[in-house]
Amino acid sequence: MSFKFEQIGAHVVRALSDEELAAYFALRGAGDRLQRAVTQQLRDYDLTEVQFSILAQLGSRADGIGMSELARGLVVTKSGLTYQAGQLENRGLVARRARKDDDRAVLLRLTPKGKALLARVLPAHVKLVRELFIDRIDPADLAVVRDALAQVAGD
Amino acid sequence: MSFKFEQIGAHVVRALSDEELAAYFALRGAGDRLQRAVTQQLRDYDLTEVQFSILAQLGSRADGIGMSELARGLVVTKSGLTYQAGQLENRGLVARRARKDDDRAVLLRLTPKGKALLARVLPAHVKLVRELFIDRIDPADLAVVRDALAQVAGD
DNA sequence: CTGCTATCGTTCCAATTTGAACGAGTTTAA
DNA sequence: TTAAACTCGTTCAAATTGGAACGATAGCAG
Repeated sequence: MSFKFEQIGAHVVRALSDEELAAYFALRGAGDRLQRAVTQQLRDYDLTEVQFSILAQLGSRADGIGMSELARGLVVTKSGLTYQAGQLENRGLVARRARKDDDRAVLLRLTPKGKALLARVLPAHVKLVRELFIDRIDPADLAVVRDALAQVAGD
Repeated sequence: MSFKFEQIGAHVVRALSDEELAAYFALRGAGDRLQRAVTQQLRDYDLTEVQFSILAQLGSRADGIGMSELARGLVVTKSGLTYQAGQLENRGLVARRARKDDDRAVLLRLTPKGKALLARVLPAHVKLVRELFIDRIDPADLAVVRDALAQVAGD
């Protein structure tokens, strides 16, 4: 267990202990690992991760989602979303529709074709998440992991 | 607690329970959160996350690292690394050197200037990781989280 | 109503990323 | 030794991304 100190300017920063460092690396590692696997799997469906995330979000909101709200939810800029929404629209997977109460806003929603594709992809995705994530964690520990990570994810 | 089943082709995939889903979202959320914060902080040093990762890796290996090995470790393609190594080289932060035993290989390593920059960035990075990750987890749970995520990250 | 400010989604451009193809050097096995 | 297969890092073109600027609309305060 190391407790190195690093003097920089007026600040003293306690270095991460071995366990803390290991936890940090594990988090990054787990994220990378999962992302790599998901990315590769999605290739079978000609989808990028961003595109899949868009479809998945839309899948749980039949009434559609505005571009800005969607961009905030996913980790993408608005312009990036505009681009990807265009890609998906060209493939007939999503559609833009105007909004009654706000003339600036655009609601993005799944087309039937988009729904169909999502219905095919989702099971494979769930299976992968199980194999790589859920099944590797002792069920007794899952709640602890969930709560801990939720703390990190939360505000 | 939901236990939906989805029939797709010949496969039956058990849907994720609420807790499993929450754990999955928490993992993604935590990763995104951390990445966003780190990216923003690194902007103060004119570094992208990839560039910082390169410097950090090189920091722990004074003898240098080959491009392919480095690309594998980080989650980047070889061509992406070639580009970023070029950027860092232009700024005098890293240097390429030939390798004795293999004429194809190139060893990337930190210059003194690169070491100096890393020494300035690292404490701030550690501080951020503490605030956003370590300090948000009950110390008693840290080992559980570490082990669980290590299982996910591992082969 | 009338500015003033905030938000919407898009466009444009520059930076980055990827994947395929490549020349060069290395390793393997006959 | 030699041919085939593999690995090295780079180059190139195409796809994607982020950020600033923009026109248009909403919301708010006076």
